[in-house]
Amino acid sequence: SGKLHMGHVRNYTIGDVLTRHYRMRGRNVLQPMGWDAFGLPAENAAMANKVPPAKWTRDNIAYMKKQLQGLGFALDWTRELATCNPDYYKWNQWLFTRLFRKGLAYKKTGIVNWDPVDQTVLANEQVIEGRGWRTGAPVEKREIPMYFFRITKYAEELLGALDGLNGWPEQVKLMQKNWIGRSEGVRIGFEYSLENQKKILWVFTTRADTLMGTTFCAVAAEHPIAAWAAEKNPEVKKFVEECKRGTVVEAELAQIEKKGMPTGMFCTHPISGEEVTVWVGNYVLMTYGEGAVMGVPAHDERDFAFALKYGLAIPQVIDVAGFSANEWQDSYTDHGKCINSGKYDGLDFQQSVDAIAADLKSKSLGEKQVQWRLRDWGISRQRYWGCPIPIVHCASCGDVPVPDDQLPVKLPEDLVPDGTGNPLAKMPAFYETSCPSCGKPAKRETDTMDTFVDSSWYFARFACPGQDKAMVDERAKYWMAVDQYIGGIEHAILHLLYSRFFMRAMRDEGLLQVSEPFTNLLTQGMVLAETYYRDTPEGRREWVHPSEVVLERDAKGKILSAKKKDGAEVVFDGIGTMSKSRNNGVDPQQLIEKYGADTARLFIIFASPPTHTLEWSDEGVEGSFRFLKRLWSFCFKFKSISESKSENKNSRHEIHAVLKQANYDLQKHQFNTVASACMKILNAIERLPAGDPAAKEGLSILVRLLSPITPHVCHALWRELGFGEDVMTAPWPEPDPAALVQDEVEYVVQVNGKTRGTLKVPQAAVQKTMEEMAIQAANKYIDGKTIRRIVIVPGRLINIVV
RNA sequence: GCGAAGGUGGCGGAAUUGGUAGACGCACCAGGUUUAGGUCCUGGCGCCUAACCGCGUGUGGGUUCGAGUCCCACCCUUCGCACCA
Repeated sequence: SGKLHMGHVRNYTIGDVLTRHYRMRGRNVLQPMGWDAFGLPAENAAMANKVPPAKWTRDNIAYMKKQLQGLGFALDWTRELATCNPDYYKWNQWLFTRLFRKGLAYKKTGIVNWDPVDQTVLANEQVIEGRGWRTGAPVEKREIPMYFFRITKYAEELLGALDGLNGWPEQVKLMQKNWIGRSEGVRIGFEYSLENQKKILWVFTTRADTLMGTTFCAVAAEHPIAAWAAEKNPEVKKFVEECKRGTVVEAELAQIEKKGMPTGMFCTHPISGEEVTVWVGNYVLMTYGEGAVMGVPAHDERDFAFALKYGLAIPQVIDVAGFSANEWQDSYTDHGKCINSGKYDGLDFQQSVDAIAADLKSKSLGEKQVQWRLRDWGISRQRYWGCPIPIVHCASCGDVPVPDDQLPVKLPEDLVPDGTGNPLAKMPAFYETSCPSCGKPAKRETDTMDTFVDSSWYFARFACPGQDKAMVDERAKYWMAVDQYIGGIEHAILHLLYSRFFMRAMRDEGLLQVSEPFTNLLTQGMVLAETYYRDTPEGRREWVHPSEVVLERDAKGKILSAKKKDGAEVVFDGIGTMSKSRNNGVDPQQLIEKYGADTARLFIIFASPPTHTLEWSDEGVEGSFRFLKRLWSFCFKFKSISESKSENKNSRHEIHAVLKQANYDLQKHQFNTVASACMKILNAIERLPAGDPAAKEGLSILVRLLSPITPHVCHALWRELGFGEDVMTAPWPEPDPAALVQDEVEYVVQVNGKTRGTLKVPQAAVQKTMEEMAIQAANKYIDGKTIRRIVIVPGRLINIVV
């Protein structure tokens, strides 16, 4: 993207802390780095600056590599890769041809956003309020041929294997489970006749028990019945076209007003034989199930709203104590016993579904079915800066995959896209070719692959640097799976699911032995910043950088007004991810230049636990800087003080107790409290009397504990203090059990759960002694009342209940 | 709209299993060092209060000797929703 942003610094610092910590514990840790370099940002920058994406990208890589090296990450640069290099993307293409031959990659039509002015396909991000971002023209939907990966073939496995991913956060597994979306239901057929031919309208439902409450069916705008009705009725045609014009984004689709129109078609209820009207509805998704639904207003939320709007009947078929359908404010969607359902009356959910499915089956009008929410992965992009899809279209042979000896299909690197059409499709030198199969003139595919393909297997490639004969080799066996993956929570579904699919596809090609790419997953929280904009007199929206904004707040800290430094009013648009488009990114470079890499690393680790969302503010950075300065000068002062012989057990206790907690926190990946622990140890050492030998031991612990976070300072101090040459080869510090033992334990004394003081109790004290001591200590608060009970929590507290 | 997570002082956050709420740091206040500012050092710092008491972890209710932590209802914020990656 150009420069490192705070999210990068956070991500790689977390990874580096883990890496250095495990290396000190003796593990062989591979920490690689590479560049996910294809994609839209490079094309946009290229258009803005009139520079080919290739040059822009490689310049950025050079700059960002310097930044990473400056931050001191312990990376193995001999394994560096970039997805835009032919020696990498060749293997995307090679695998694609394998999957294509197996039918795991295939062609069908897909729906895209079409900008009619620029004559180009737009990404969802480039559609703003239904209009093209550059032209402002209303965006249309278009159906075009595309290639898909058959990820649905692995749906069952991808779902089932989640249970075994013990190193993944529950949150992510749950999101993936819901995304894959297995649901058990019944496929139901409603017969209708079209031009004297008997046809069946198929719907899928998880609520077959409510079948007898069906008052209508609704089909998607893309459904054949909608097309038929549009041809007959200009009103329907208008409506269908309106539906097709709308958004392809599901989040928006789910929030638009539910509208529908009767198609004039009627079908037959498969059980009652009654006539059911068929509507076309803008809320029915062609991509899920059969592209048609049965409408049961009383027991489905959307159907209820739909029936109210169009005055359809709302017959109740599930028993609800004390209610009847015509009094309802809302649908009743819980399970219950069937009523008003003829022979199914009195059956519960499972019984009625079983009975209805059996009856439908005997009529060949339905059966039980498992339905998935997961759809196949469309990978075709009508864009330039990506991996070319290795297919040749031949008039006689059809779609022919490019043979291995002609791979890679190289992307020309000197193009500057202009935002119209697909650049490769305007380049005869690229697309004119001959058929690999019959040799006749043929046309090369000009679409490129979704960049998620590039990022679905790169980690395996890191294991095999220099390998130009294969996608991966034997070395992947040693390193794969990735023991610890670190990524933003925004990747919880797509990237992680695609990678899981790719590992299985590669496994089934005999390339890998593992099925899961990532054994342990740490989902890093997003780095957020405030966003501000103002609409200019010319009607453009200008995003104002937070550093340019002056705020006025009320006593409670609420924003009263926001102004640009030049006085112009700006609008506060909430807190969101740092992004170029909203101009709220914070460049870490200034931080690094002012304070140094170690302070930047310490600060970002100390600011919050890795998994937390982090609202950016550099207010506390001085504290991290101050701590490193204090540590540094203390160490140099310390060198000149001679050690006394007096051993003091108590002075060691605090340091070792803090170390014990820090090691536990490291295990939990709670690195912010590890940084706190380092500060606590320095505070403890500073309190020691001059010459106490615990100080030297404490410093040895502190420098090692801190070294994964601030390696440069710790490396220097380790040598300066004479502990050794290289702190990274030192053993990881462990607490001394002897130092952890204490003669007295401090107890909290409570009366009725309210804290009334503390009490030092000898380690060996018996229960009765403790009770007596506590009663005496809290005598004032007991105030002569009867003691009903005394609760003692060993090592913690004594609660006197009166 | 649906799915997932979060909400603790002025701020970032801490509090293995239900057991002293606010560790550590920022900001702020007072004092010291300094020609001054900065740096540095010492002390204070949830709210109310002279002090004790009391109140306090988004809101309302519940379980418990004891709730930030468990249960129910609600509010707000963030992430994802298949072409940003």
